Formats: sequence, structure tokens, C-alpha cells
Amino acid sequence: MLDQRKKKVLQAIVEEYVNTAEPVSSNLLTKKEDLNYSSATIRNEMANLEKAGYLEKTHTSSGRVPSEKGYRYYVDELLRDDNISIEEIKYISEKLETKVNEIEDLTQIATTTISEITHYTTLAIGPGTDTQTIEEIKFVMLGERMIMAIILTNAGMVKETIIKFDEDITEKQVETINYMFNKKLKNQPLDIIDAPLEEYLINEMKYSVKVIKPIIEQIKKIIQEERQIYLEGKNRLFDLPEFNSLEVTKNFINIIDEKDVVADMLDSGFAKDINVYIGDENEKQELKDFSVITFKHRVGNKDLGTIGIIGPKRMDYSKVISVMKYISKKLNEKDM
Amino acid sequence: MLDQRKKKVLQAIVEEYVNTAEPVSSNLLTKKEDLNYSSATIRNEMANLEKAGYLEKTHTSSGRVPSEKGYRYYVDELLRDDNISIEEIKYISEKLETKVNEIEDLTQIATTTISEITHYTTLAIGPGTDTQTIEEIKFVMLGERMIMAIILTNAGMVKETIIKFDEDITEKQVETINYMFNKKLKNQPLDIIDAPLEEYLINEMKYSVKVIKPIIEQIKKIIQEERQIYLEGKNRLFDLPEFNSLEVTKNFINIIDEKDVVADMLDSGFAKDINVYIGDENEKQELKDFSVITFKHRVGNKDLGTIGIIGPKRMDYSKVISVMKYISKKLNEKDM
DNA sequence: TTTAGCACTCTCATTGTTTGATTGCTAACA
DNA sequence: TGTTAGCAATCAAACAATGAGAGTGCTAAA
Repeated sequence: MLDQRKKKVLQAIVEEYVNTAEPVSSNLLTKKEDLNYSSATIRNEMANLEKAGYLEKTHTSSGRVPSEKGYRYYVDELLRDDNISIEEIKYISEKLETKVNEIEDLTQIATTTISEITHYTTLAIGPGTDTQTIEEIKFVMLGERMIMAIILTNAGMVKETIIKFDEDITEKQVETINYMFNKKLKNQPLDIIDAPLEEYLINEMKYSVKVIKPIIEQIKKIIQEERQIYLEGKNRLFDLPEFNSLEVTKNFINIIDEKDVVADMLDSGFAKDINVYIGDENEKQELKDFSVITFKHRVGNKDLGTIGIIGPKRMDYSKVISVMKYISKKLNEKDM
Repeated sequence: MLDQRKKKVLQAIVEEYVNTAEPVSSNLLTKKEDLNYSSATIRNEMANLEKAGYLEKTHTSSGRVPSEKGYRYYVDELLRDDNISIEEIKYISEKLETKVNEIEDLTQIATTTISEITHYTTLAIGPGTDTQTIEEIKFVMLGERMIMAIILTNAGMVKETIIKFDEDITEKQVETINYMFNKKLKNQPLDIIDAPLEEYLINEMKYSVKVIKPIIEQIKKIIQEERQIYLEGKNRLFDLPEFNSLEVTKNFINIIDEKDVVADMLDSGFAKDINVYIGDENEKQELKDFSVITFKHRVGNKDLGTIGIIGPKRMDYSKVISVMKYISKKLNEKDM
């Protein structure tokens, strides 16, 4: 357990380092209002904190930098989570009131807003197929050999896809398909669409494989592949001193371009409302130099996926967590 | 006009530099089969070529590097445009034969294939709204206050969007909308959808503004905003020595993330089948350190937009142009 | 017209030097 | 006992000096 003065020193070092990206010296800390001690005293405290693992040095005669343990302690015990201004609250409220036609647009708006306010790269992903059920499925004829399938899910999402056939198809057939698919799929989980279903429908409907197979295949494809990823402020981090290194920059670009990494990053465990992963705490090795903060994106208690930000370990945790808490609450209060 | 030997020297320098990214010395060139002269002779020729503007030096005692004029001469006069192997031809053919449901998928496939073979970043953009006409427009009811509009264009593209209303809407109304919109819009250019049309429809149909306005607005939005951009191999260039510079790397990322820049880049003039823009020849100042090569993406003579690659000025023009010529031809031969 | 030879130029890697920031430690102080 | 002044030690960063190596331009001879 850290005593009061150690907490103050640690907090001051984290906040100073977050601001300046420069190792913090004992001398600098003596200028802080609530640390009225000589630099020698501060130095002793810093040496203690370092011994306990909360601080690090970049070389023997450098100032101190928070370790991951230091950041973790700061996040868990020291930070303010109401670090949000009236103007920011106003701005967020305005943005979230935008009228949208598709519920996904709201995800985009939230993502953009968070990135604008925090100045970090913000990512979002739609809900997994396993959490959604089919509310309705509709087939529309677009030509003799082309139909469109439209799926409405319980989360309020609409997915559509085009299916082409090798042979002509009649209005009557489309009607039957409509009826049969709905009968079989209504209120079923999205990922029910699979081989056994295909077989069943072919037997039941007496339609040729040539009709059913392309439909099932295409729907399967769109459900599996089309998990939308939203990305905003990709280049926001480029001006940070961490990104003066080519390696870090390229590494970062590779990470956020890799859909799998982003999906995994956003799908990680959700013990709390706001989840903070600092450096090595991230499951993915690639993320060891970054911190990630995520929250479940719910609107009126419907699961719409996850929103998260990524930034350097030297991140303004206080600001990010404050903004996320507020936006998360506001989103959930909305009715759609 | 360059004499035979000067051409050989220029060609050798371009090709050597394209391969190695190192300034080319006179000594190195003497090792080329068709340049059986001493280094002193080559040096004289290089001095001449430099005086004429085809070559540059990075410093007084360095080897030579092609200037933009040098690249231009190489592209116009010296390069082979059948630099494509049997394996590559085979690979391309296979890829382009993939069965697709939506014509845009073909653009994606072509883009990916080009990037794979050339190892450069490849971009594509769909056809502009001004070049397409509406073949059919369909409205489907998805709920009491929600419909979907589906537009089929003459290029074979399908665009769809969801529209929500503040008041309930009937099946009957949707039918009327269907009829009226088709009557008015069939075979009209895509960008006809605008304010005067809105007024006309409101008068004609006696429907409240509350019904027509959201429809027009949403359709307008999707037509204007949704010009799809395809991007493949974004990180392909990162390993090139040019990208050892942070500035170049960040600059590049910024360029290809900026939809406007990419659109402008791909929409530039089309004097020839294959268009080559070297460094400063690009309209956009941001592209001055890169070369861009584009071609009109046509399938069965339907305009499907533009495909282009971007890479360093030190680009393998021969390979890229050869591959593009072949793919362009193959695409156009397809019937959709 | 071509080439051998040589002085000249410039980059790049290496090494040494200086400066300044910061620490840890010791001894004195309250 | 906790706090602080003072000081030697450490290290990064900036800068200068040096030398090797690669390449050129020019001249004179073949």
C-alpha cells in the first residue's frame, strides 16, 4: 500500500509524463503545488517507487517514467473519471442526437465523436453473429436471374445481399422461398444458416440445388464476412513523439489494418463497463506498446458491438475514461 | 534525339536503379553485356545525358539516378510492355474467371490481383454518378416506418439504402411511390435526383413532404457519398528503401486515406489506354514523390470506373504497364 | 573515338570531446 | 527521525575531427 505522498508523486509523474512525453525529474516535481519538498526528498520517494516497480528509468541519470504497473495503479486508484467539460458534454449530446436511418450510422457517429474529443484513434465493431437473431428475411426479385435477400435482425440491423442464378426464376418461386425461409429462420440465431439447413430446404421445397444453394451460400458469406469495422482518426497519433520511430508507425498501421487483430482486440473480455488494457496486458503481442480502452456499445440495451480506442501507453486515461463513460451512458439511454 | 548508345545507357541506368535503389556508377554499367566500353566512355555518356536532363546526381561524386524526364523517356520510348510471364497470365485468368454476384466484386478481384503481381499498392474507384443511368428503382417495405430503396444502374451496379419515416406508411403508398419514381427516373442519369424533382413529385403525388423528402434526401446521399474506393496492398511499399523515411511513410498513408485525393488521382485525364503520371506530372502536389499508373476499368464496354497503382517514382514501369494492359484487355472481353 | 590514370569531391562510419541534466549518496540540520 | 543541501558520478546528445571508400571529371595518350 502506498502512503499519501507516494501516491501524489506517482500521480504527478504519470500526469506530467502523459503531457510532455519526457522523463520526469525530481526538480520538476518540486514545482507542483502539493509537493512542497526538496528535490532530494522527492528523489528518495522516486527511488522507493522504482524499487516497488511503479517507475522506471530510461538510463542511469534520467528522470522517471511510469511502468505498466504504475499506469495500472494510476488507472485503478488515482485517476478522475469526470474529466469532461461542459462544452464537450454539449458537443457529444448534439452529435448523438443526429437522426439516423440505419442503426450502424450511430456507431459511426459515436466512433467519430470519441476520436474528435480524445484525439486518439477510435475503432468499433458490430455485434457478433452469435448474439443476434433473425427478425425477418425478405427476398426481392431484381431480374430474371437476380434476387436480393434482406435480413432484419433483432438488434435493428439490416443486412442485404444480391444472389445470381444460372437459370431463370419466377415471381412465384421467390414467394415460396420467402415463405419457407421465414418459417424456418424467424427468431433463430443468425449463424443457424448452414449446411443442414440447406439440405432441409432442398428436400422440403423440392427446388433444385441450383436455386437453394446460391442463396444459402451468399447469405452465409455476408453474415460471416461482413462484420463491419469502423475506424476514425487513424492518423491522429502520428504527431505524437512515440511516432517519431518508423518501427512504431509501421507497426501501428499494420495493426489497425488487420481486421482480425482489431476484432480480437475489441472482443476481449468484458469484466467491467470500461476495460483498460495497458501494454502487455493486451492479449495480442502486437499491441504491447499500446494501450486499448473499450466498452460495450449498447443502445437501449440492444447489443451493437464494441467501441474502443487505441493509443500509446502514455495515454490520457483520465480524459478517455471520462468521455467513454459519458458516451456509453448516453447511448444506452437512447431508444431506437 | 538520343543516339543508340545513349538510349542503352539510359535504359540500363533506369532498370538498374529500379532494381537496387542505389545510384548507378559508370563502373557498374561496364559489366552489362551490351555496354562493352570502358567506364570513362560511359562516364562521358552519362555526363551528356545529365546535361540533357535525363539523369541526376545526388552529390558531386555519386553515381547517377534517372530524372523525371529520364523516366518519361524510358516509359515512352524504351520499355517493353509485354513483360509478363506465362504463370502470371495463368494466375490472372483464373482470378478473373471467379464467379461474382455483384459486379463490384470484380473490381475488387482485379485490384487485388494487380497488387499481388506488381507488389505495389493498388486503388480503384467506381464509375461517377454522371456516367450512369437508372435502369430501375425499387422500393421495398421493411416495416411500418421503414422502406428500402434499391437502384439498378445501366452499368449493372446495385445501390440500396434504408429510409425511415416519422409516420406510418402503407403498402399502397409504397406501390404508388414505386410507380411514380420509375416513371420519372427510368433511363435518367443518376444525378437527376435533386430538389426540382422533389418538388415535382410532391405536387404530382399529393403526398406530404414528410414522405417524399426523406426518400429523395437519402437517395441523393447514397449516390453522392457512396462512391466506393477499393484499396489493396496498402503496406506493400513499406519495405522499399524509400520508406525508410518517416516523412515519406506518413505522407503516403495520408494520401491513400484521403478519399478526395485518391478520387482525383484516379479521375485524371484519360488520353491513352494506360496513363502514367511520374512525380510532378501528377496534378496533386502531394503525389510529387510518387508515380501513378491508371486505366479505365471497362467490362464488356461498360464503364466501371478506374483502377490505378501508386508506387515510388523508381517503379517497375515495364512490369506494371504490361500487367495492366493484359488485365484491361481481359476485363473488357468479359461479358456481364 | 576510346581509354588509362589520377586528382578531387563527397558520404559515411568511427572516434573523441564537451555540455548539461539528473541521479544517488553523504552529512548536516530541524 | 524525517528532511535537505551539496557534490561526485553517470549518461545522452550534440558537435567536431578523421579516414576510408566510392565515384566523378579531366587530361593526355593510344
